[in-house]
Amino acid sequence: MTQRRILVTAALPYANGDIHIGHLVEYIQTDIWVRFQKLRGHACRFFCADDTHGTAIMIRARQEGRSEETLIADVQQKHIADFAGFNIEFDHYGSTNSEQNRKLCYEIWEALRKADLVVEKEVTQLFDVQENTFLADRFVKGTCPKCKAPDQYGDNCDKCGSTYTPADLADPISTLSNTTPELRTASHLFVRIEDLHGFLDEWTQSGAHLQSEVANYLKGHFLGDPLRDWDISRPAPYFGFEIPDSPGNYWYVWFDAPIGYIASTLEWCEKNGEDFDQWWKNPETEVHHFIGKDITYFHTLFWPAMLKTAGFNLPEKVHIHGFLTVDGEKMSKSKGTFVKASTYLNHLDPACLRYYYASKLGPRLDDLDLNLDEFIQKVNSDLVGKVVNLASRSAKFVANTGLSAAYPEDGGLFAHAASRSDAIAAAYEACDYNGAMREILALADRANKYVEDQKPWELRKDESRQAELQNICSISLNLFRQIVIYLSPVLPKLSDLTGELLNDPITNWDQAQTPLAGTAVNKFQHMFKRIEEKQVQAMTEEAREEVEAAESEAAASQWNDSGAALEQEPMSEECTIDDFVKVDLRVARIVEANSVPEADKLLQLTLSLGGDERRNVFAGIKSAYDPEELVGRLVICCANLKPRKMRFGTSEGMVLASGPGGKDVFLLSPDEGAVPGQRVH
RNA sequence: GGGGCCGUAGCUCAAUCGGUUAGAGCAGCAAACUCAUAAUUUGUUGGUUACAGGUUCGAGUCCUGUCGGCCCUACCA
Repeated sequence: MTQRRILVTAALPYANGDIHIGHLVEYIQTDIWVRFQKLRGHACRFFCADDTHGTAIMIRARQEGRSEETLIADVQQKHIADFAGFNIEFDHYGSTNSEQNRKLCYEIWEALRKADLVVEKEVTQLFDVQENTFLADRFVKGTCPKCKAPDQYGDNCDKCGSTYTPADLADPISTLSNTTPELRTASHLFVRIEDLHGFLDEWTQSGAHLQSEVANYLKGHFLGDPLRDWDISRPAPYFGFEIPDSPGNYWYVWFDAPIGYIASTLEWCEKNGEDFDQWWKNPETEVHHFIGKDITYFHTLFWPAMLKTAGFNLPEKVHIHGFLTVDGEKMSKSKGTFVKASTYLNHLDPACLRYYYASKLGPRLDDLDLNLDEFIQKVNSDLVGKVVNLASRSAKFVANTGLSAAYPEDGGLFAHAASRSDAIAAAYEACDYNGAMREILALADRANKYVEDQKPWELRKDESRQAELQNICSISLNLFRQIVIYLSPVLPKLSDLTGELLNDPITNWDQAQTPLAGTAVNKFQHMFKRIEEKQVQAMTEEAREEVEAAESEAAASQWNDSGAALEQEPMSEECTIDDFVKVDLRVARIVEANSVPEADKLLQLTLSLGGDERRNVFAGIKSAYDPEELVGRLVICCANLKPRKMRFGTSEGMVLASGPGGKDVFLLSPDEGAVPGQRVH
């Protein structure tokens, strides 16, 4: 087999949050593929980096009162630790905020300029004056201009479905600062990607660069029409790289992020004395990207266009996978299925998740479901029950004698498993890990049946048949080793332990072709721990608690409340303490609540102030509360208000509430422990 | 609103170009065995291929529609 030079990347995780089990689908998938290629003897290198630029990082750094650089350095350390914990082995893990990346961005940028693909256009956007930043649509909320529904996002209305721009909103509010943004115009730089339309038609539709469903998606959705110019710059302030020939403008994060793949390679080359051009400017080198389906667009249109223009290698293949669901649903914070990598590692062996994902992953972009019951059952049954069982049921019988001097007659079992090598390798190569796992587990089934038929436990009792026993165990252990070799891209730790047990490290795929004979066998010790249901429960429990803790922390830090309410209803004149004590506020219990049919806004409430003291009160809260939900609750009322005759009866007080009206009426409640009749001081 | 992908056994998935009686694994049920981490082995139940039409000698597969799920997008595409 000729040695291939293969450069592999996984998507760059954003430096704004922790790695969770959803991210890990991709990194595990990629790591398995890389380990497989290395095991096959190819020159394969795996590069990744943190994606560090953009508005979100800038805002978060501000909120946390530190520099972007400190923030992203912290997050990068966490990411690296999480990946290491899952045995995900990068050849280099960089950052998009590096000098190498800046340099490469400029190189590609110059190429785009040279090809005359860059144009300048005016873009008008809302601007948050307090936060000093332009606002993407999703950072603006306001009242729908058509149906007047409040609290709608900047691009469309949930209620009536109409679309508009954020500037059309009746009263736009920045979700960052809760202030009213203003309209500002800035000039942006665009890449005229339509010039490369012909190239993209060909690249996406021909060959095996993309999965067929992806090629269809692009053809139907983008390539049928002229491609729109790509807005590639953001005006200051923006955390990123300033565009050298356009001061005050920064490259949009999606420009410099994929270039991070190249920059990470360059950093590695500089560290290891490798020739960069061999990796990115040599058509013999295969570049493989692994990404999730959400970022298809960037990687299959703009990215090849950028690479093509700048003269870098085009991707040999973009491997696109689906999303993770847990127990059939999106990861849920409240159900504890939003599990961070570090939380998982507190309770479970990374190998379990690696194996489970492998057994589920196919070459297509279907979503992958982590069914927690199946996870426990499948990992235990396959890995402990079938695979490791082969070693644990035979190793101790040959611990003293070692393996038979010559590999014994096994009825063709080893040869059969050896002959499956190509099929299993083809499945790995095609990212059909699910198929590979099935194929491998079928070998384990055969091997277990062999042991069962040979009944070593009977031979053990017969002094005269010890040689036979040694042969059977030699066969069983060799079949086990063969299976572990095939599994080693998925289970590197098991692979290492097997190498130790049999005194022969697993380093190459083709070791599965030759059985070991006449070698010593070490004392068997557990290679894999069975998953206990309670470990999984403890993990989801911890995930739930983390989310709660994070939420209360977030709530506490979000005290940058808007001044809108105060503006709406300005402060009254000063009053004295004597004025204040004139108003007798009391805790009261609503003992009865009725709708007043003739009134649009009123509910009739009967309040108890304790004992026999009752008040009949009409409250203008009909639009916000149902009578049934009010009965029994405590409220605050003004108890010495002069009774007022109304059309429906006499109102003998007033319940206290805030809010502008309509749905937004909020009754005041005392804290736990207050009892009706108590005065509010 | 526009578009994409998907729907096969309780669960997770196969099924070549449209080709015979739709297959596996796990779970379930029954049994055997006891070396092994309550592991293993044998047997077995289970499907109107979401639904309704159509094309065809023949449809899980192709076409149309309906329902359901997931996702992308709506001038940052």
